[in-house]
Amino acid sequence: MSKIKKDKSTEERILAAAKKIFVMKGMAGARMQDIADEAGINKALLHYYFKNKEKLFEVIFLEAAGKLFPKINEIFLADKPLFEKIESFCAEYISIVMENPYLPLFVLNEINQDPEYFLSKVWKGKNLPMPEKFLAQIEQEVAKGKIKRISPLHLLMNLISMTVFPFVAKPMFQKNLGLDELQFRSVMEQRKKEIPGFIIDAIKK
Amino acid sequence: MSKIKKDKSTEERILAAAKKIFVMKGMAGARMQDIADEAGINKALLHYYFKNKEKLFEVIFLEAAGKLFPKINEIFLADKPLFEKIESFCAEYISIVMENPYLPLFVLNEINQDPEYFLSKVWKGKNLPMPEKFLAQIEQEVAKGKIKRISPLHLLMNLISMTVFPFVAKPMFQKNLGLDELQFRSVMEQRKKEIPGFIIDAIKK
DNA sequence: ACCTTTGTTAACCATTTGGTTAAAAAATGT
DNA sequence: ACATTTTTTAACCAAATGGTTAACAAAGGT
Repeated sequence: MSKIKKDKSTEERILAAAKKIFVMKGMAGARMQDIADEAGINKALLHYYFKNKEKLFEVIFLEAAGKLFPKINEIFLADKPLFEKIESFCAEYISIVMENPYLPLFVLNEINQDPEYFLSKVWKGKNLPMPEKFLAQIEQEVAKGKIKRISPLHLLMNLISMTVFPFVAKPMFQKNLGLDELQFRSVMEQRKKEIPGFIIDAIKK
Repeated sequence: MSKIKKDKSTEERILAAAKKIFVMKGMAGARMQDIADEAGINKALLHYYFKNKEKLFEVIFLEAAGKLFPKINEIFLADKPLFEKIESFCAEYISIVMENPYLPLFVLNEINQDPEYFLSKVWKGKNLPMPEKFLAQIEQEVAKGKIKRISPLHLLMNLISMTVFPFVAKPMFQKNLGLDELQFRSVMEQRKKEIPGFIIDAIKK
C-alpha cells in the first residue's frame, strides 16, 4: 500500500540543487562544483545536462520569475472590485512566496545586476505586466467618489511594497525585531489580512 | 578666486571606484581588476592601499550600512509625536537614499548572503536598532485612543516597506510603469508626503 | 548475445582571479 | 645634493573555476 517512491531523477536533483545554490549565493557567487556536490553528482554530469552555467541559471531564474510575476499581472487584469483584488492579491502572493521566502530578493537582485537580460529573457513577448487597467480602476473609484482622492500609482506601489518587502528584508527584520522562523511566518500570515485592512482604512471615505 | 581643485587622492579614487563596482556587481561579482581600472590605477596599488578584497569590501559595506541604519534607529529613539516621526522619517530617508538609490538592495542582498558577517561587523557593540520604544509609543497612542487599534509591528513594517521598497525594486518599477530617471525621482519626491498621508489616513480615528 | 544509445566518472585544460615581488618613480626630510 | 620613505608599476604566481575529453558503465533495442 505504500506508494513506490521513485528516486528523483538526476535532472530534478540538479534543478533542486541549482535553485538552492543560485538563490543562496546569486549567479556570480554560485559555483558549479557546489551545485554538483549538492546534487550528489560529478561536475561533468552537470555540463552533460546543462551546457553551461548561464543556461542552468536561465532555467532557475525563469522559473523563479515565473512564480513571482504572473500573480502581479493577475491583479492588473482581473475583473473584480478593487477591495477584493487587494485582498486576494495579498493573501495569494504571501502564500506563494512564503514557500520560497528568498525568491524575491534573488530575482530583484539579478534584475538589478542586468536589467537588459531580464527584459529580453523574461518579457520576450510574454505576459509583461499591464498596470494600466488597475490604475484606471482606481481612478474610476476615485471619480465615483467611492474612495479618497489618492494617486493610483502610489497606491499600487504601497500595496506591492507592503506585501513583498518583508520577504526582501527578512533577515534584517528577524534580527532587528527578534523573530524566529515560526514567528516570522506567523507575522506574514497576519499580514494577509493586515495589509488589506490598512489600505482600505487609508483610502475609504 | 576659483578654489584650488585638489585632485582626488588615490585612496579617494579607489573608494569611489570600489563603491561603484561593489554596489553594481555585489561582493561575489566584483573584480579587483575592474575596481583598479575604474580608479585608473594598477591592481597592485589597490592591494597596497587595501590588503585584500574582503577588507576593501568591508569599508564599502560599512559605509553603506552606516548611511541606511542610523536613520532608522533615529526614528526609534527620537522624542517626538508619532505623526511627526513618521513624516520626518519618510522625508529624510528618501532624501538620503535618492542620492544612492542602489544602496538598499546592495546592503540587503549582502546581509542575506551572510547574515553572520553583518551581525558581527555592523552591529558589533554599535547602535543596533531598538524598536521597542517606537513600538511602545504606538501602543500608547492606541491606548490613549488617539489612533485606531493597529498592531505596532505591522505599522512599523508598513512604514519601512513603503519607504524603502521602491528603491529595491527600482528597475522593475521603472520598466513596469514606464518611468524614466527623472520621473522616478519625481515619484519618490512625492512619496515624502504621500506615505505619511497614507499612513495617517489609515490609522487616524 | 550484440550493438547502440544514454548516463556517469576521473582526469585534464585554459582562463580568470586574487594576490605577491621586485624594482622604478616620486615625494620628503636633512 | 643625498638618503629615506612613500607611491606606483610591470611581471609573475598559485589557486579557483568553468568547461572538455575520453573512457567506462548501464539501459534499451534487435
